[in-house]
Amino acid sequence: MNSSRISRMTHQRKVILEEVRNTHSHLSADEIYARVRKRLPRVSLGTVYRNLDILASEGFIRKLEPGHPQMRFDGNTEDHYHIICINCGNVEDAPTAPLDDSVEGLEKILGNLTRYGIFGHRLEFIGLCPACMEEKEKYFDTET
Amino acid sequence: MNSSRISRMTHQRKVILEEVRNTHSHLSADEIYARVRKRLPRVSLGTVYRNLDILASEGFIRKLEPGHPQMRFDGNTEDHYHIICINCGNVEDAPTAPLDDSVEGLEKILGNLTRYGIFGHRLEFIGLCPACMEEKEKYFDTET
DNA sequence: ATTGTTGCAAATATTTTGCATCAAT
DNA sequence: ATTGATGCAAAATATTTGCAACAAT
Repeated sequence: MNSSRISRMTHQRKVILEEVRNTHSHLSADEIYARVRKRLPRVSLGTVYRNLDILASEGFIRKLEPGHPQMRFDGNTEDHYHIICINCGNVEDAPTAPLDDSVEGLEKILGNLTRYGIFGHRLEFIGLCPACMEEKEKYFDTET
Repeated sequence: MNSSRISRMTHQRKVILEEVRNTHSHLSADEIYARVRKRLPRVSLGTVYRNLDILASEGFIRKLEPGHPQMRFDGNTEDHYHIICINCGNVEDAPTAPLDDSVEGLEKILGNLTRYGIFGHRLEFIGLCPACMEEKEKYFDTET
């Protein structure tokens, strides 16, 4: 593991981190901004976005819908899964059959545990596409 | 099933549908727009967005990253899954342990089948949150 | 001094919407 | 005639970035 923790834990960054951690409701950037501004009225939106990025890249928090904030469309309406490149946002079909057995059981259980009406699931494999793999190897080469 | 197919399969809509179907690469809206414009130079971006919505809501295509085009952040960096409300975009943790056994096997298989470097997966259960369930029941009530 | 960070504002990027016109019943 | 769809442009949303000032080595 490489410990490139170059960033400073500034007051702003700490408050942003606390606000993300102090709720289970998966806030959006503007919601975080609103909460942080209650404590630091002069904080800027740019600072919030920048710090969310930094915190995520250093593993303090996680970005949902990572990568590119852009919708994509799929002509194939059959149930199937995707592999997503975390670097370039590329999406491919995963050459795998749906896990209906194991996961549909989970859907029913969750329908009871939560008060959600659940009617499907989405499974995405996260990785680097062949092109981005090559790209990375230029930098992280030679360590068997 | 309710057959509220009120939309007309206009020429534009058909071309848009064909372009989404004629590729496996999960195009974004602007990519679809570019391709459609080669065949219908006077088509507008608005028409493309409107038709993608309609086609998705009628089941001809699928929207990936459905719902709200907004990133969300999670203070919990442990592996866990989410339930997402398709109506309001709400995200909650799924009260389920990660499926490491079954799915991590898949990750390895996919790493061989494709040339991706795979290092994780994301499983999301799709449904309606309690609030949106109630909302819907107002309309689709009384059919046991 | 150097380097990372901030606030602010401007710029991008993405998606949605109002509206007059057009097309198909 | 009525209703849904279109093109165009403007608006709304969401995110990123340039830059001068600031803070911490």
